[in-house]
Amino acid sequence: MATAASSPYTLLSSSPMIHPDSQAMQPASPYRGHQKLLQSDYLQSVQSNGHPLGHQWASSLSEGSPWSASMEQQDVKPGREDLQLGIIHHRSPHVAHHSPHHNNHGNHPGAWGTPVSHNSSITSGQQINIYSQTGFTVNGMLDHGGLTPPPNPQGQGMHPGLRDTLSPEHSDLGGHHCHDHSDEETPTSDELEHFAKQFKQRRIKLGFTQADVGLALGTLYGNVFSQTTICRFEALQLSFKNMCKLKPLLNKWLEEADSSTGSSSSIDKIAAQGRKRKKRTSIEVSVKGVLETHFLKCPKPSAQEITSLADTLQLEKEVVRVWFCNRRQKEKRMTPPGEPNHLFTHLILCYTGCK
DNA sequence: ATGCATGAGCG
DNA sequence: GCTCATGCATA
Repeated sequence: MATAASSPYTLLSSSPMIHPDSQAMQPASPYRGHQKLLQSDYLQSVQSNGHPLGHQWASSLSEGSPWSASMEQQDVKPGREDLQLGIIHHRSPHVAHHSPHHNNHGNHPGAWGTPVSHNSSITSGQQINIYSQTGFTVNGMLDHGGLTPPPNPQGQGMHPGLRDTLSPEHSDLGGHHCHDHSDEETPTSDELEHFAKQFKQRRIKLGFTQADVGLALGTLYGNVFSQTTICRFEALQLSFKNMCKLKPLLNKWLEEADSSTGSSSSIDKIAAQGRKRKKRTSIEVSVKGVLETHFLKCPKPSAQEITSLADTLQLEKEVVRVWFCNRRQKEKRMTPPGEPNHLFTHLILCYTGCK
């Protein structure tokens, strides 16, 4: 009985027991325009979402954020990032001649098409691989006490198969890209896509699970990631910026895993944190439908609207609020859930009359 | 694989 | 209260 009284959740916000390093690091770089936004990308991104649900309310909406078509809305937040990110975009992003797109929601200015053009001062003065010294890293990744990852069949050099290089500004568009794993430059969406694909492939080949990778990253770089994050990376379900941030780390991991196949050391597991978490609310399909409908009309309802909506749907206001937040966030992901369909269906109904 | 949730940082 | 990164819990 002496348990949670008023606040069942968030009892202890204990700090993660990971390294003193921060757990979040972001390149304080306002990545803006995309190097290449070709229609192919665009078409590929836009699609009717692939919700397994019979309902297709969601499909009408462009869940697929055309990240290839500029999805810049992120601003620089020099605050949480203190880690090392090799992402230095020293080249000016240029948005292709393609029109920045007509995004669906004409109402919010901060949507995908807002080229934020502030110069970023590269604040990260640290290097990415401070620990990447072999010998140190090795023990950080292999944790297969029972199964021995099969030696990789092919000793391929896994560079991101940057095959696009269409960026006019790129200097490496001759055919040879000299950067193998030095992901210091902002990768193009194509590169990311390719990398993610390769990464997954190799990861599986090496016998690691997404969770393994997440833990290994923690040991290697001090930043633990969950299976979820790795999964989303592979599925391109993270924001472009986030993808850029993780890519170097995963690339490092790949290299390490690749070179040290066989040797296995145990890695410590991260202890579960004691934070109480609210039980996941399961929203009924029908209710979701209503929410979707509202979302289409107004992605950013006011507090009052949320309240009334919550009231109508008999949901906690907070649940509704979070739902909208997550919905918006989903919109911004690189690849919408359900695979990029090349269906260039509807143009979405944008309705700017939402308050 | 993904839905709902948490929390930092920001305005 | 929002965005954004991230993850627990679950389908």
